[in-house]
Amino acid sequence: MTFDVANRLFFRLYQSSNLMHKNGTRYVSDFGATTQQWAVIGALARPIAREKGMSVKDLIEFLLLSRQNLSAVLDRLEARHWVERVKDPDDGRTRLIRLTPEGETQWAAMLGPIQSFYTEALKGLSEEEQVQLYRLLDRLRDGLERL
Amino acid sequence: MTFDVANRLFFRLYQSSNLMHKNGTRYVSDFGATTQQWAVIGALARPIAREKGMSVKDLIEFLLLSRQNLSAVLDRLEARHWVERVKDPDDGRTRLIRLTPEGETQWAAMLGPIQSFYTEALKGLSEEEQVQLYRLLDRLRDGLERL
DNA sequence: TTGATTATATCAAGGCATTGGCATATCTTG
DNA sequence: CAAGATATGCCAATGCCTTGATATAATCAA
Repeated sequence: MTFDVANRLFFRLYQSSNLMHKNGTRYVSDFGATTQQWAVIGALARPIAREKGMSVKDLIEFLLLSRQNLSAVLDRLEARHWVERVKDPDDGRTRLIRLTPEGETQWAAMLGPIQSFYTEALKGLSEEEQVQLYRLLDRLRDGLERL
Repeated sequence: MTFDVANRLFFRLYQSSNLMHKNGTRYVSDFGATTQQWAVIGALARPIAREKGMSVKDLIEFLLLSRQNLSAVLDRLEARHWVERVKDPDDGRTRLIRLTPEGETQWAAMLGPIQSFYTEALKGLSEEEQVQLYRLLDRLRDGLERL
């Protein structure tokens, strides 16, 4: 492992992440949303999650953030009636987080700007390079998770 | 551009960045530091910056964050006497940010844990893949910057 | 049933990140 | 010299992120 290479790698990650949040949030600011909320809603909008919803625990493991942090994001989304917390009939301890009809509508409307963001941001990378990048990020995430 | 590929890419970026900050900060927590402070100090510790220091403007452009945010990070570092703000003799408006001797000492001591963090986190990636990854991140950052 | 575990919620403190606006000092330009 | 641009600092509001501690309810196991 070369220090310099690793240093550049994590520094680029730092820069890219900051820019993703800053500019990504601009793309969905008409909805009063942020990139983090977009990540949560995106998770809940997946076919698998849309049926039953996702427990807080599942969301935490999926998004890789703390319970207290997710809770705050969910509070803001709940206040806007985009998501709801319902009791899991199979386990009284669990709360299932689900998109409300309003949330589904907002998500559908956000897909346009999100698509634009993706297209603009990835202009410099071919489809093949994009796949390469997300696979490398997959392995980086796995490495970081094991720490 | 495939929506799904882009979506995975940015989601991995989000996850990796969160993990980098969470676990990276653990590696330097003995010093009471964070990954962001480590980024700032790392920038100031470069040979180019060590001579004259860096202006706030330069640091902002290098780290890609807002003036107000950087200012707060610098305030915390200054309070611990790791950095100092000195007037630029060539331009009275400019403040040059420099590592203090104390800051240099701390940085030197942090290099061990940082090296460990890099090694552990990048275990799953070959040197070649690490280079590939940081180059792709370079292009991603450039794309994000132009938005 | 009692006791331990699990899932969630809440409170608190601290740090990082953004935007927007206002103020001050300095340099540059006309 | 006056006007405009530049560099920085400060205030405020908002949201995201962490750790740590405490509390409550429900499930599971001895």
